[in-house]
Parts: sequence; structure tokens; C-alpha cells
Amino acid sequence: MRDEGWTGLREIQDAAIRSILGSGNDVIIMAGTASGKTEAAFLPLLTEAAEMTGGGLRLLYISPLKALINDQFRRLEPLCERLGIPITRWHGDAPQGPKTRLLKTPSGVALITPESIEGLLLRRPADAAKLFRGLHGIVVDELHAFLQGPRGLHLACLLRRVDRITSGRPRRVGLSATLGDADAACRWMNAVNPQSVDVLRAPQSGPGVRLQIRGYEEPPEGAGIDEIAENGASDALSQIADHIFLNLRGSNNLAFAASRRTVEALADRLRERSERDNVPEEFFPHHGSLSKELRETLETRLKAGDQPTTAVATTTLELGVDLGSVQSVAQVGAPRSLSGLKQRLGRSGRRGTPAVLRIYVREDHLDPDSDPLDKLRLETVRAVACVQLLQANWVEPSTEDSSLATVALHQTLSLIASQGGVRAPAAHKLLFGRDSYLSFAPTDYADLLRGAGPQGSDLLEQSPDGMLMLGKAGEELVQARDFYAVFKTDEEWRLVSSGRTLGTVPLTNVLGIGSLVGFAGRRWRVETVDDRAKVLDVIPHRSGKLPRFDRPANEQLHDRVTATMLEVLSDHEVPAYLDAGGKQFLLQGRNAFRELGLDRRALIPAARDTHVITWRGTAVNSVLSIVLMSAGLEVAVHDIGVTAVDVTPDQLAAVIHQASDCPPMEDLSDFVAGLRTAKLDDFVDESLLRRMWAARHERYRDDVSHVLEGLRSTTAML
DNA sequence: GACCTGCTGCGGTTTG
Repeated sequence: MRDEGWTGLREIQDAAIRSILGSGNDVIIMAGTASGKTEAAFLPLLTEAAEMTGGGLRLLYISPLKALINDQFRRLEPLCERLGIPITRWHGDAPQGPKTRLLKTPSGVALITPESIEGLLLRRPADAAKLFRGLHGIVVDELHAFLQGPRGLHLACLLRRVDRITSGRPRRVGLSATLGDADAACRWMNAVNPQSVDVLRAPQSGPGVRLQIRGYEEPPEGAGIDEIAENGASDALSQIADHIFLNLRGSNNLAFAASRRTVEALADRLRERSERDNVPEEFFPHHGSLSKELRETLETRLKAGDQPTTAVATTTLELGVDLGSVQSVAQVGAPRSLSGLKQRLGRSGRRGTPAVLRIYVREDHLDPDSDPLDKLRLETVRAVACVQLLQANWVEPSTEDSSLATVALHQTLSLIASQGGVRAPAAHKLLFGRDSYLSFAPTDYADLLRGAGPQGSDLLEQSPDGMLMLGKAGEELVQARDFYAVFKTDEEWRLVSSGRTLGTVPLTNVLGIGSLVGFAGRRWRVETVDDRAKVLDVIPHRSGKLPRFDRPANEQLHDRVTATMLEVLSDHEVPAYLDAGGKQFLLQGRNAFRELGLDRRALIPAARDTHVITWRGTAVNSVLSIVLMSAGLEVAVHDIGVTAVDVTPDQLAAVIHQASDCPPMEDLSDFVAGLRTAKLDDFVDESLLRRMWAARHERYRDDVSHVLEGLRSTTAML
């Protein structure tokens, strides 16, 4: 290691070496960027591997990104070479020659993606068996990326299938910068005995975070280009761009925004500004629609560190290759989750100096008839709430994923294809046995298989002796190149009104008949939902123009974030980290909170609608919206509650007083539409999907009952 | 109205 200029082992590396060499336990190593956690895992694992006799692949390193595999390959290759251990990259773009050689004589280390493991198990089971037989350890990088979403369920299944090939269960080592929910991570690593997992945390490095929240107000609505030019005013994003230009230019930084559109708009304003001042360009956009070449050029430039560079990015830069030393992180728009915020902060790895975080908040211009939700200055309030939760070191726990049925079906198809056939009880035991991370009741599994059989979506057939086989549709599905990944790529829903196609929208959340969606500057009421054809039949809604509060749906808010927002509004202290604009927004929000009487009222009239303010997170609000829809109302969900359309508070109070507690989720699930959101859900029995939705949401039933009870007690006084 | 992630095997030809 001295060759790399290291003087000694860092604390986390010392701990990892002792933990890995000292016991056979699974290990999680939590440490920030550039902390040397890859080496911390590999040094002891390679030491053990070097001592093993006979051939065979010893270590499998799994990454969610191809780019990360290439990066780690460059770092590990010299180390492996010195130890005389071969190392092979294995992903779709990796060179074929070394892969072929590895299959011929398996040895050393392989760096691979989950999808490529799937490819091996599915298409070349004999090669896979030969490759994995002597496996000694499995390293999962960016572990937190696998703790939510279908890909984590998928990888958990793949590792069980690999374990079945090997003689002993290979030891697992997980690497992660931030793990909000360490318990969930331990369960994922080792479902049989999660408490046996050694969790190693690097000591909190550096002197903490220096942060600021800056507030910017949009010009009055309807202020056209002329007026803006006349008053010398500009929109909030331009002012934010100016501040970023003046303060971030000359160093390396990361600026995050929630949408590709905002990223492009901000990068464009920064480019304009650089041209105007006749200075070299150093602000560049980075998001999923940009070519790999453009993105890589930017990443390389950041890492090289010889030209000042600021990347303006979506979540693309949250994961992945080491970006080198970064002076500050800018966040345009208040954060929505602490896990995201921490992830972004963690990307600014700079030893010895405090991390710098600037949160830029935009609020609308207010006039007397502004919507009450706008008057509350919720962006600013959410930014303050997130900073408080950051200081309290809280992170969202992971939630149950809605793609379990899809993953179960996917893995069943893969098992059948790789083995030529499988019996249902054996498949169930392999995928959902007592020691599996995934659980699926045998009766539900039977329904899943039946729904995919000849009477259902026709993917599966059963031979007379009970063996499950692929049907024709199943063969086609498994043959497709698209099969390897279990996650769905963006799908557009067609919005149709009276037979006329209005356009397409990407839609990820479930909704119900009576949901209101905004499109092309108007509001539309959902009449029917065709899950399979992906068509939403809508009619123009009476309320016509889009109200200001109808913001695009976004990452879900957790209960604790909205509860903290309520605390921030009820409080009197003004945090010093707010700039003048931010302070003003916070005071305005608190004034509105008092004037609206939100400390004792929850139903707030807004034009012809009524806002129900619950101060609960997205999950509770969506269930509440379904309860109200099932009572015949038209409802939209917003960040701190729901909005019932075209009813007065009195009318709404009457409905709420008639409603008893929250109905059983089983009953409510009848009113949920658009349930088929995961990749293979089109092939899953609908009543099973409803039951699974109900089971997943059962935990919110008491919360919704509680909200309804609260509403009844506050409206009784009207 | 958000965002992100990955991908075969074979037969033919060309190249070192």
C-alpha cells in the first residue's frame, strides 16, 4: 500500500480488517467518499483469497452502476496484480475477451452488475455453476441503493440463487456512505440472523456542516418579459443563478435540482451569465437524458480538478464515481427527504474542512387572493424542517416496496428458464423460504402462478406431473433483451378526452377514479383507467385553470418531515442560517399560519375548494384521499394534506361526520386504480395486487382514523 | 407532470 502514498491504515480499514479476518460474520462498512472503504473490504478478503488453494472465482463485487465498476477496476487492478490475483470486469459494455477467459478458468475477482448475474444464471446456468462454485466473499457496493426499490429485492433473490451453487455461503460485505436504516440494511445482508452483522462506522469526519437557506420570490404572475425588463426584475431562478455564479465560480461544486427541466434552465442561465461576463464556461448540466460521453467528460473534468467546475445535476450524481474534492453543495428547491439530502452532502468529500450547503428556495409572489397553501411558504418551511432533521441526525426508514409481485414473477420465470422447469413448492422455498429477505404467503404465490397461467396472462403452463413450464408468451418475455432488469423504464400514459389524445404523461403513482390531474395548464378529472393499454380517460374539470398549489407530484414526504414543518410554523425562533429573503418567507408563513387559525382548524376554504390540512406525510394523505373519493368527492393530494374540490368546508365537514373510522384497507382497495406500476404487473392477477396494496397500507389505517377523528372534533365547533 | 439504474449469444467478417 505504500506505493499509493499511504502512510498507514485508516481507522475504518483497521476495523474492517480485524472484523473480517477475526470472524465469519457478514459486515457493513459505512464511510464517506474517499475514505478508502473499498480497500477496507478488499485488503482482508484478498488476503484470505490468496491463501486459498485450488482454482475458482473467489470474490464477487456487485455494483449498481457500470461506471462504478470501471472506476473500481482501475483502483483495484494494481493491488490485485501485486498479489497475483486476476480481476475481471463483467457488465454489458465490458470487453468480451476477459469474460470468456474467466468462464474457461474461473479465478480471482469479478466486478459485476445484478443484471449480468441474472444473465449468467438465466442463459448459462452450467457456466454460472462453474464460475460461482468456489466463491468465498461477496461485496455489495452502494448498499443503500439496494434497500429500496425492485432492484434490491431482485439482488436479494440472485444472491440466494448464487448461495445455492456455492459449497458454503460466501461471506457478505456491504459498503455504503449513508445508511438511514441500519436495521433494514442488516436484514437485507443476512435475513436469518441480522443481529450477527458487524456494522462498522467511520468516525464522523470533519467539523460538520456550514449551511444557509436563501429565499427568492417569483415576480408577480403575468409579468411578461417586458415588465420584467422594465422593472429590472428577473425570475427567481435567474437570481439564484446570479448568486451561484458569483459564489461558486472558481472552485469545484455540485448543484442539485429536482427535475431535468430545472437543471437545464439553471445551467442555461449560468452559461448566459458566463458569456455576458466574458469568462470561461465552468457550469455544466448532468442528467439522465444527456449522452454518456457528455456526462463522462464532466465527471472527468470534476475529478481532474485542474479547471474549476460546477456540475448542475439531478440525482445522477448522487451515486457513482468519486468526483474528487468539492467545495460546496447547492440545492435548488427545498429537499424532500433526508436520505437524499445526506447522500448529496456526502458527495462533497473534503477532508478537514466543513461541508458547505446552500439551499435555494423559490416562493410565489403573493396577492390577496393567493391560495392559502402558497401563503404558508411551505418550501421555506420544509427547508428549515429538513435542516432541523439533519441536525437531529434523522433519516427516513425504508418502506415496503410495491414491486414484490413483479419480482416474484420475474424470478419464477428466470428459475424455470434456467432449469427447464420448476415445482411451485421448490420455487417458493428458494425465493421466499424462512431465511429469505422476501416474504410471500404460499396462498398468494399460488394466486400469482394461477394468474400467470393459461386462464390468466398465459406466461406459464403446468405439465401433468406438476412441473411449471414457460408458455409461449413466457418464452417471448424471457428471450427479450429487456428481461434482465427488473425495474421499469419510463412509460408514458396516454391522456384521452372524448376519444381525442391530449398527450402523454409519465405516471408513477396510483390514483383513483375522481383523481384530478393537471395537464396543458388545465385540470382534468380521471374517468377511467386502463392499466394495460396505459390510457387515462379524462374530462375537463369545472374548475378549469390549474390552481397554483397543484404542483407536480414528486418524491414522497415522510410523516416526520411534515410534523417538523408544523413545529417550524408554530415556533417563534428564527434560525440564523436563513438569509433576509428566507427570514421574510418564514415570518410570512407563520403569520399566515396564525391568520388561518391552523393551530385549531384543519379545513381551509380556497376559492371553490376546501383544503384539509393533516400535517401528515404522503402515504397517509393518499389513503385519506381514497377514503374521501369513496364517499363521492373529487380529491387531490398535496404535501400537507388533501384538497376536496368544489365543496365548502361545511359540506366537507358533513361528509366527514358521516364517515366513521377509516374503512378496512381491503374495502378501500376497490377504489384504487392504476395499481399496475411495476414492470411485470400487467401479468399479475388484479385481485392479488389489490390484496397486496391493502396489506402494505394496513399500517396507515389507524393514522387515517386518527386524522378523521381529529377533523370531527375540530369541525364540531363550527 | 420526478429521478435514476442495465442488457444475449451466435455467426459472420476483419484484423493482428
